[in-house]
Amino acid sequence: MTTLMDVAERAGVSKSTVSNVIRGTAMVAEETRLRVERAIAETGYHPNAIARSLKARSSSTIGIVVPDLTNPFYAQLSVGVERAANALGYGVLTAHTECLPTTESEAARAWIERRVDGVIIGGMSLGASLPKILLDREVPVVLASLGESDDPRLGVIDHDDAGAMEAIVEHLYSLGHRRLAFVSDHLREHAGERRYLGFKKALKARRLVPIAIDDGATAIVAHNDMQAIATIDRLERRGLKVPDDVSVVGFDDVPLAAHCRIQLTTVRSDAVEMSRRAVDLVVQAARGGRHVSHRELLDVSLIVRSTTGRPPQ
Amino acid sequence: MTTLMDVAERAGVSKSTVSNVIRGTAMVAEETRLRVERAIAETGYHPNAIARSLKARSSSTIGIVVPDLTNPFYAQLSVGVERAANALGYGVLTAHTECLPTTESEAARAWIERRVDGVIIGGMSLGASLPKILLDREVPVVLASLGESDDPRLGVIDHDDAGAMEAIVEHLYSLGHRRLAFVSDHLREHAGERRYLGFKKALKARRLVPIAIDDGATAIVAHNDMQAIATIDRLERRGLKVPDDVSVVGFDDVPLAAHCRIQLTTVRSDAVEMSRRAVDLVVQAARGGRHVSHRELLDVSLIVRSTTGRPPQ
DNA sequence: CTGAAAGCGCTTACAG
DNA sequence: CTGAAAGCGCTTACAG
Repeated sequence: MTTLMDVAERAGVSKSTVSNVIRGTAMVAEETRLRVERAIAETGYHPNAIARSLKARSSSTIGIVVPDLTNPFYAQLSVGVERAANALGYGVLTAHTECLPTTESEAARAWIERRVDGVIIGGMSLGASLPKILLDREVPVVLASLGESDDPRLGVIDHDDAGAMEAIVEHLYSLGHRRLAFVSDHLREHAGERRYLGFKKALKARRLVPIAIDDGATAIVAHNDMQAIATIDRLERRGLKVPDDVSVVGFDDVPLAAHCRIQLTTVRSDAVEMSRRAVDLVVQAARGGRHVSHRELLDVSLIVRSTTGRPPQ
Repeated sequence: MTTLMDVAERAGVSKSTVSNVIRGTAMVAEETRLRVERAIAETGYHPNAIARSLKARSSSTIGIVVPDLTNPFYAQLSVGVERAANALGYGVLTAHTECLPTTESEAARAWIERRVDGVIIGGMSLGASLPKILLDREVPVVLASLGESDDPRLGVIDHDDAGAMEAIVEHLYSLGHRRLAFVSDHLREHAGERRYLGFKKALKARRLVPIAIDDGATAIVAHNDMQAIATIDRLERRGLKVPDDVSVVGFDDVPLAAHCRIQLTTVRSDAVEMSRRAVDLVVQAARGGRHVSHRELLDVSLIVRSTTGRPPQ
């Protein structure tokens, strides 16, 4: 690998001067600059980001934790984060934790050693220690799509889950459903809990309570689209028909939800916008040397398709 | 951030000694070791991986390029790579290129600057310069799931595409199909090309040639499951029935393929095994300071479900 | 406008 | 068994 020094020797100048032309920050004589640029081109020199990071005490990388990349919502979140981060000159280190506490702490340790500048959490176990570990070391953290938190140092960017649940329940209620169940994702108890709370609240406003899924529910609200799609599979393999026997609602509006064989009624969330905002927040905080401490709710809208209908007589 | 020096001062020893106990590689007196360990615990010290990397001239990270994370096959590949890499102490830097040449070169530049120890390519544009750029800088590269290459320095780990296509065509042929078409993914021309070649060869052995998809094909072979599922959508929106009017075959056996509303006939590939092998190869090569130069084919098997049947009369 | 020097936080012979 | 010193490849005041 060629180094700054190699370029300097070739151009017959000092390391400082080469550094100055590369970063374009100090005054360099036109003629010197040209000589250095030629030397760079001839040697195919690329600055060593590691050395730069050491000096800068900043790795220019952020971490992201996603519970399950196989869920298109997280896939989109992940792609969005990577794009937004790259655009700002940051790399992203991913951890697929499946909300396993040990994997979470492993990731935290690796990230601390690698001195990530910030972390975006797309999902974690209930009561995870991950955020605190990071925050205590002055690493800014934002929770994407997983609700609020008691720690004021945390940034939060989320969907309006309560509003979404109200819209879903209203839709179902007006179709005549009175026996509603909720399927939650064992993986992500954190946010699952939140949507369930919104669901219960919306039911309560109508003097209803959630019932168990096998207890004659005529409508099932799932924590997300992939859960909803899996629920349809489970139901129909048992001989029930969706929506004739049971209505099913998802959350996220993943691309597949619009497929003609699925036609899932769901709530549209914007993973790309969410990731853009999350990266923005975390990078701003990192640059400012502070925590994020900012809370933001993204709008969300109900998309009615063909997995919801009137309850059977 | 506390440094080695802080720990050394606290323990009343030199930096060298602290380094020695941390790496456990040199002889250290029991009593000294205890003192140092206590100091580490008290300060919550974590070694700075950046400084270590600079010294070691190795970043302990690998890059992976995935065209489209929304495709569960790539999602699984990506998860697999990350897990396998983490287990070996490597971090992974992801690039979602969508097979865009400019994004590919951007990723190459970023990776070179960050001095990745190796790169795994899950998809790239046809004739991409990415591999050569990396190889020329002594970065080992393995192509996962995208066929061979003319560059002998490249590692290759792939499915037996030709064998798979032969099995698919045989299945369709024996059902009575004679008018077969292939849908290719514009994103991944590289591997798309390869499977298409295998498809053509299998047809040729039966004295058939591929026909255009809208030219009365009774069976459509897709480059992958997501393509197949999208094809079913397109067909059925036009009023055609799968498999009654047209049979459809995928490739990968993503989880969704088994869904009761999809029941896709497909070929099972093992993304996890593939990623494990790819990481292994690239890490071995990196440690040995050489290129991968190894080619390997993974077995694959046909899974017949309900999107294939006899052609209409 | 240019260069010598110090320093980022480690590791690694080497001397003692 | 322990520590002083050099060095990984940069950046950044600072002197000239």
